[in-house]
Amino acid sequence: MPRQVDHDQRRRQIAEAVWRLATRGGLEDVTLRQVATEAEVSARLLQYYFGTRDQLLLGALEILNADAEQRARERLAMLGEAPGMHAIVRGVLLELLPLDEERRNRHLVYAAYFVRFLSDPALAKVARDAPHALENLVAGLIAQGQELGQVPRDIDAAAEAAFLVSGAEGIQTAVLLGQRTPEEAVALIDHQLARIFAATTRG
Amino acid sequence: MPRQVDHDQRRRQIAEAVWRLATRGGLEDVTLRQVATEAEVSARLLQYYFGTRDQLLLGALEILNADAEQRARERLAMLGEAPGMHAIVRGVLLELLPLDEERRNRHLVYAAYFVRFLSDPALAKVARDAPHALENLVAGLIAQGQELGQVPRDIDAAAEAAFLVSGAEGIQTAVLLGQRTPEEAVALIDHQLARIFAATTRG
DNA sequence: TAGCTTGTGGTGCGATCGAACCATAATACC
DNA sequence: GGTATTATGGTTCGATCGCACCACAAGCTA
Repeated sequence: MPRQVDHDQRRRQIAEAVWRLATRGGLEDVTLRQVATEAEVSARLLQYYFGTRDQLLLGALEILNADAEQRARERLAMLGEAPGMHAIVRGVLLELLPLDEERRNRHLVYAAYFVRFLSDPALAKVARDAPHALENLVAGLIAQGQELGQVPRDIDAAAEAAFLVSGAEGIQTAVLLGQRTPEEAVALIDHQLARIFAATTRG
Repeated sequence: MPRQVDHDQRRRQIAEAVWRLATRGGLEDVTLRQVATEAEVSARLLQYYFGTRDQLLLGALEILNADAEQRARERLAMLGEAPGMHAIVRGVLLELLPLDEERRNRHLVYAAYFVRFLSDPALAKVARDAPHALENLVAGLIAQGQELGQVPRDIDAAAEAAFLVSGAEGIQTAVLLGQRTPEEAVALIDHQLARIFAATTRG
């Protein structure tokens, strides 16, 4: 038989169909038949590559997460070598915003899964780790900024990092709902960063 | 026939069943049969009181919103007469946090509806107004605080209000996912408020 | 008392759901 | 060149879906 096919690519093709459907109508629109049609494969193939529906939802989420991580890494790498703390933190936070179609859709998929994260342990595990890691990363960068004199000493790095990450996530929601433009979102982030990365140390 | 029944109460009884199911398993678990069972009424009654499934989802959301608004008003009134700007802003922001079972469930219901807000105009209309009103309220309170000398003049009231509200919403998500305790959430809010409502004006 | 209106239960229909089953073409391995 | 394995399509089954329809009891109106 055709061993020619790339298993991962097939799974990705199907996962993307899941994302599109979830983005449009929530998980209740992610039926095996609809996914098969959207992915332009037979319903049988879904079972072959993913098994049951729950496994399909889980698998599609895992692929989404892997994508997000890699893209974030790429974007950070694009900042060039030896970027300032300010620029790195900014890059991390902007990554959370739905600034392009790709990130927008990604966050919509997360939104569609959200309630499941609370009841399905398998899904929860996949989605639980990222935010804390981000927060610690930002906190560490701010602390480094303090040692470099780019950030006032009286700033609470951990508390500010937590609020920055949470703020970015909240803004993300507002942008998705059309309550705020992407430009406004970036401006809000920059306003807070300007406060924290005050060039003139005063503390 | 039995006019004795209170229409609104019946609708509420059914709406609460919708909330519980949506909270547990998302909108895909909100089927007419399941809602009927959960509300302990016949499936036929759902149709009588709400009509189609879409109308049921819309109606249940409207009731939830009305509840949220009233409870928020009550809680703000409990602050006593002539509370300080700081206390009012704090009350508004804390209202966004899932600090008790009621608010937690409410936000979970919103989460379950989220993706629908983007595609269903009727739902979107119901959920679109609140955040902006909140933001303007907070911005106004901060501006008042500036005139009273409770807030430094160099604070950008609008930008800070927007970030506070978004931050509270983001923190809410983290609390729901168990990534942060309610106590930590309140502490984060208070940390930002302490910065903005700095007793000693320095700007 | 007759009849209309409102609230309630039950039931049925066509569509669709997730999942299993059966068939088979293509190829790698020996 | 056989043969086991991998990839794919098609089909079917029992359950459940949303929703419409029918029946009827309980009150109000006349």
